Amino acid sequence: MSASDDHSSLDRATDTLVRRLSSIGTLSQDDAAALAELPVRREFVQTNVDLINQGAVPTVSCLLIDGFLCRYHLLPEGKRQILSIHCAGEIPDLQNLYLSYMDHTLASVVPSEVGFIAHKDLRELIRARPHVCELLWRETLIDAAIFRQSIISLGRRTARERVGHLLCELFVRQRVIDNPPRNACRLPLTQTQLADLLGLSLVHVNRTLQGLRADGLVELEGRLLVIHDWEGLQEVSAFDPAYLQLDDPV
Amino acid sequence: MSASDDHSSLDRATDTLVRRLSSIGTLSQDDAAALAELPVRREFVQTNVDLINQGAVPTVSCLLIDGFLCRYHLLPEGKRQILSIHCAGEIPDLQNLYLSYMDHTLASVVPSEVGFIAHKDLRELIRARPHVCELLWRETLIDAAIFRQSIISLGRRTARERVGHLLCELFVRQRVIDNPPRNACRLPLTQTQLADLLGLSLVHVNRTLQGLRADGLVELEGRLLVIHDWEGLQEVSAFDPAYLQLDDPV
DNA sequence: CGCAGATTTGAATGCAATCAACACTGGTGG
DNA sequence: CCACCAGTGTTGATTGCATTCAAATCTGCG
Repeated sequence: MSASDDHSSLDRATDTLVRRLSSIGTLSQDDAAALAELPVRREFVQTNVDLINQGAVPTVSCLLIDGFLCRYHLLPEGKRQILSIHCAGEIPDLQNLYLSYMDHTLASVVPSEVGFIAHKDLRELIRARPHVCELLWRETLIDAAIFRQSIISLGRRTARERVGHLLCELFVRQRVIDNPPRNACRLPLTQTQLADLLGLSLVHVNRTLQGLRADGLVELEGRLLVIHDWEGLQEVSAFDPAYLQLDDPV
Repeated sequence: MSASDDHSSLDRATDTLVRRLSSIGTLSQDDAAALAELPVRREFVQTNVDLINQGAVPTVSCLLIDGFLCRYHLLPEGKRQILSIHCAGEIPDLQNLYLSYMDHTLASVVPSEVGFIAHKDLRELIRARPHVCELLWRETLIDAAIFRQSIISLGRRTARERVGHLLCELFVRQRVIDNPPRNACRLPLTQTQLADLLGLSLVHVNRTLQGLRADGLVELEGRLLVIHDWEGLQEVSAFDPAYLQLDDPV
């Protein structure tokens, strides 16, 4: 199932790719080697840097080596909706591989290391390697499953449930990649960003978080989320990690 | 851009596939012929029939030949969220091709004709035909783009904007497939279903629709949506069809 | 120290949900 | 043929969750 023996020969960018794809399926030595051949342009970015802009015609996909990214859409009146956030090791930007118009912006939320891969190269590899194709496709479908959970949250969950669900999801998603402490994970979003992600107001996010803390479910120290009552937190939003399609959910 | 010359030799199921894929890209004679070889199990279903259930392990994908389908998720407390609706000619159910767990239910919303294709057959075809692979993948990515618009609606648009946006989208999406009258399209959803789709209450959907009618933007006769002021309706929600990726097939 | 961004708190407002009837439709069976 | 019923659409009144407005800390940082 998940990671990873000796990718020591690989650089960090393709190592990220290989590990991620290994976590959602089986990757052969050959395929891994082919992935390592991909030309990747690596780049470090600061906080809140737009990487690919809404309205653009994308020619590259972005893979996240370290840090956190988000996708967001700006509405004419200036309001914004964050569509998803992505943690280190994920490949957030396959969504545009076969689309010719960016309906959203891809941006960093903390200082991050990213890798850009030309669509041309990616498509070539996909044509040549059916199994890599399947894994990458699967990655985009899992992405879509996460979108669906957002729809459910925004449509039919209360503020408390939304926040609880998000915290659960972030915790589980980060455990796949890193190997963090059993009861904590990073939460790099400001309350303003949480508000834009959860379709709530800043003030209400603040009060909802206070509620969860008051009930002894979680603690927030700086950018760290400490979970005191995992069972309880799951119950808040009836969180079920099955939609993440992990072989070994926490 | 779209369809289609003589698919007279094809049956309705594969004809649907060919037309849809032709509308989002270029399909060679060879590829079309290969699609026609796919074993499809056709079926007629009544209203509100669940085709593939939440929690199941999917082994087939469902293609919609005629009618309307929706995907929905049931929450523990009995609330439900409709994730998307699909009109005739679309292939709603590629989302599960490389997933092993259904996080939602696929169901009919009106009497419909559907076709089931085994994942096994589909995957085989995809391996053999890179261009078919690309077009089908693109289809799932467009699906995801529609999900993103739902997130934006539910998160940051008012009830009036949500309803307006949905009406615009349905109108445009139906024009791709059918060739309906310039100013009307089908709207087969009850107000209860609209509520579950838009994350609103039944009562509020009713009043919002009345508002749009009172402003002379639309008219609703039975299951038919007549648009009196297309420009105005677009303005209501700042609708921009670019995310549907229609003008510029790969 | 000063300043910008982030978090917190209080008070007022409002959009949409909820509760409760009533009217209209089509289908079914006595 | 009509009574009945379930599903749909409509309307009014009330409630409440979340927003908005406003301002006060707190924090990191140049």
